[in-house]
Amino acid sequence: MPAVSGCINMLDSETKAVETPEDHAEELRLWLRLLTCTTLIEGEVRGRLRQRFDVTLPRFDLMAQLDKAPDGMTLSDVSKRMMVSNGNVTGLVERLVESGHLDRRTSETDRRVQVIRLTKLGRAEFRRMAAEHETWIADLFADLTPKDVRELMRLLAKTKASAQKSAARRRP
Amino acid sequence: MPAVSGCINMLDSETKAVETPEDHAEELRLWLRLLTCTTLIEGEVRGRLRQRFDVTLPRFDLMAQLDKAPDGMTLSDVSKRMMVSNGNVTGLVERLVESGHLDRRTSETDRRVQVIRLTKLGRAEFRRMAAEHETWIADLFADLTPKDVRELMRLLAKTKASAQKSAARRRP
DNA sequence: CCGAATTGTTTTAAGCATAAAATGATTCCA
DNA sequence: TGGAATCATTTTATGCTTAAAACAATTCGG
Repeated sequence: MPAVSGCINMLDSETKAVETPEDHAEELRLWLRLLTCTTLIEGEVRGRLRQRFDVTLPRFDLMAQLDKAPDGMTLSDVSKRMMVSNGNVTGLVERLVESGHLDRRTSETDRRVQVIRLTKLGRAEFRRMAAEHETWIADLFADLTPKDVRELMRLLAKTKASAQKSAARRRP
Repeated sequence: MPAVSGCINMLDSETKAVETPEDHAEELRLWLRLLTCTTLIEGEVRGRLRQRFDVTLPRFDLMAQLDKAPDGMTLSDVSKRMMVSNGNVTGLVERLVESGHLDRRTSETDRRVQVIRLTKLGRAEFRRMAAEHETWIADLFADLTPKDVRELMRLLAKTKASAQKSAARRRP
């Protein structure tokens, strides 16, 4: 590297930050680490759900959404909440209705809309799974102090906001 | 709630922390937030890869692993690194060999082993994609200060270690 | 040596996931 | 009022993903 450009960079770095054309290696590493953590935990939860309850993670997630909505949700709501495609929800719901965990009916007021709810069976099974699930999560995060947890919550909130802003820039 | 048990809990909370039989709501919220962040960013990256380069995220991830290993990797290595199942890699590799991005050969010394490498085409295309990919990530994390990034890195490292420990407890 | 584990990969069956196009219902507004 | 736009969902085509079983090659221990 020519000495001159090195100097320019050094001067820049005093005023603002390192400003080499592209120095985003740190963010990239952060993203990979975030992804690793999530994949690790998700895999662990998936395996335990399968072993203990013979249920898949997507099914569990869907039931978790419905457990929070006693009056039911539309498929679109579910799709937005779970951040998955519409078509995905259609199939997932189909299987859970089939197995008796979900009740599905067409809205009275808008015949485009399908409203789904947990059945009695579905709610009972979900509650049973959720109780144990919570202990798994607690165990997976066991080495974090309460302060760590608070700090992570704060930083991830900031991360989420940043990512949403960036996404919105591309699709306004 | 009876007043007595309320008092007991309050006393406990002074010495150590709230110790109701199960109070893991914070960890649960943290997990959901972590998952949300990852899903959000992953979806954004997936969409941009598809739009700009007509490539899927798993293909990109596999090529990223191989770019770091000029001498190639075995399928098992790839599978461990990517934290996906063996069978998954088999199919992924098949399609990338088919499209001319990967070269695959049986190891000279162990005929069970398949060694895969990026082809010239594969490497060139990956480099092109990776450069742009890095700017997307930088943009997605743009609102985090360098200090935020460092702090997140540290806390996620701790999280990863905690989760690995917990996973190891179940499968020693 | 040789059979029993182990290791690396593939196959199988089922389910999950996406994007894009299609379908059907509602709303908007000229 | 009637057509266009929008909205909710489903369908289609393709690809990803997993767990478990099957297969094949190697290593290990007696």
